[in-house]
Amino acid sequence: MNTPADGTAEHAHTTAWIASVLRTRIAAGELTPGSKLSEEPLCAALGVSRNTLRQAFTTLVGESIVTRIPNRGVFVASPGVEEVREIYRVRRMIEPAAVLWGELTPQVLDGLEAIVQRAQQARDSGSVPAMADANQALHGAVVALTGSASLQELMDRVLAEMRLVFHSMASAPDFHSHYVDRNVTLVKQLRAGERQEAAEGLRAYLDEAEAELLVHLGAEQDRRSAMRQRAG
Amino acid sequence: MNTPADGTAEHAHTTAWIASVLRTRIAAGELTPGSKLSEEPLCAALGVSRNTLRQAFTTLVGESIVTRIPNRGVFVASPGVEEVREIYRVRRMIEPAAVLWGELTPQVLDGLEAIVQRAQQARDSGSVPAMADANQALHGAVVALTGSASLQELMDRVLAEMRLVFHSMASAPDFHSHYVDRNVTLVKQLRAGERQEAAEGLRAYLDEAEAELLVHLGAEQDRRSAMRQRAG
DNA sequence: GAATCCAAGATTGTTCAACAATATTGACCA
DNA sequence: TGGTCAATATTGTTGAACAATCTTGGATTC
Repeated sequence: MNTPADGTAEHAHTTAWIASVLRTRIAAGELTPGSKLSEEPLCAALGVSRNTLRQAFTTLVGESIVTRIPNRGVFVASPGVEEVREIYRVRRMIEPAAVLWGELTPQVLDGLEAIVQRAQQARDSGSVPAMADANQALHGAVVALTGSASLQELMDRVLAEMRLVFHSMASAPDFHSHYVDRNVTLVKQLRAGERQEAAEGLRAYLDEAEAELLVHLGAEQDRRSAMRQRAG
Repeated sequence: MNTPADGTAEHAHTTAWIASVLRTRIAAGELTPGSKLSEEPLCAALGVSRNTLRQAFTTLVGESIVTRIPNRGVFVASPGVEEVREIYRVRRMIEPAAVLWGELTPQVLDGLEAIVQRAQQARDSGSVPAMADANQALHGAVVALTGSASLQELMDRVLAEMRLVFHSMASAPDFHSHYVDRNVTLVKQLRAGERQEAAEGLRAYLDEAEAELLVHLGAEQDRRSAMRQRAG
């Protein structure tokens, strides 16, 4: 195997490694939603053959991080209104379920509280990305209460798709700050053992977040179609 | 492309087609859990190249229908005790969640009742496979209440893994018959709008089913290790 | 006779080059 | 300006090749 351009050492499973590289780049916003991933340039850039790259593509398609259109190529997934609805359909089921029936040990509760504090600190210091990270971490930790790797994986995929949604919005307004307090009360309710109330509050929270996100997304799409009209 | 041995016509996307062929054969029990899927024989049998077959493998690995061991090959997944536990961790979350918060239209309820009746008829006529199918269909339909394609997909994967579990048990005893009645009451409760009770009953049902399945599976593993000892 | 070690053979992981099938582009024409 | 069609580019699939790894069989040693 030729060593790639950036000099990274060889890896046992090139396919999995390539997939993770692309995954990371997309999550970081380096590859923006909707952009095309042409095979030949990418092969050259990554120093692998077309076959291995294509194999990596199929795993990413399976994770719905990337969309493949037959004979047209693969593109970074760009979630729209319907995808956001699906995301919240999933979250409205598994997050409250985790709250109702998950295993709540003192250690886990401590972990949740630590995450919430991180979010509060990020809000106080005005760091929006850190706040977004902490919020996502909290909801991931909630799903972890289920103890199920499959549900955790599904939730990870959903959160990755959420990041894509945020990346596709040019103006990332202060979407997270007014949800920090709700997360605080959520964890407090869990600490108090009020699962029923926590689940209901969480469902209401998710309803609101979805509605707000859909408004932003609709405005964004309007903006784009306007630009397209102006440009085309 | 050479036409495959069985004469099936060409397809637009060979990779996806090969994956679905293998998926079907595994679900049908034609390829038993644990058996190795060697590349060269399969290529010849399916009439595709190694590269396409390997690409199909990666998608099946993503669906955890098949396990890949580096430099050793891919094998039909053979779920054990831990996998069964994980299956029921998932089911205990998403099925009751669907019951609690899913959308219950009269049409959907009619559909559920039709499936339950199918199960009852299968039990009366003594057809175990038909009964198993109906039971699986019912629980799939329950998850469909969520309206989420992702959750439906996850449930489909879980049910496929369940089939693998049954396939790996030499003696498939009457595992399903005494659960038909519980499904009847579940649908009755849904019709009456008693979601809370339905969800709790469902969770109890899943607990029992898991315990019973684990007993069978443990016995099966004991039997196998005994055979291995006798043979080796 | 049983255990260990090693080399030959077989299988998988990856790459390369080629061709067929399909999509995109741009020129040409009405 | 708008539409049609050929030239071009990209993707989908194949076959062969090679390196890396695993497996198998036999030879050696105790």
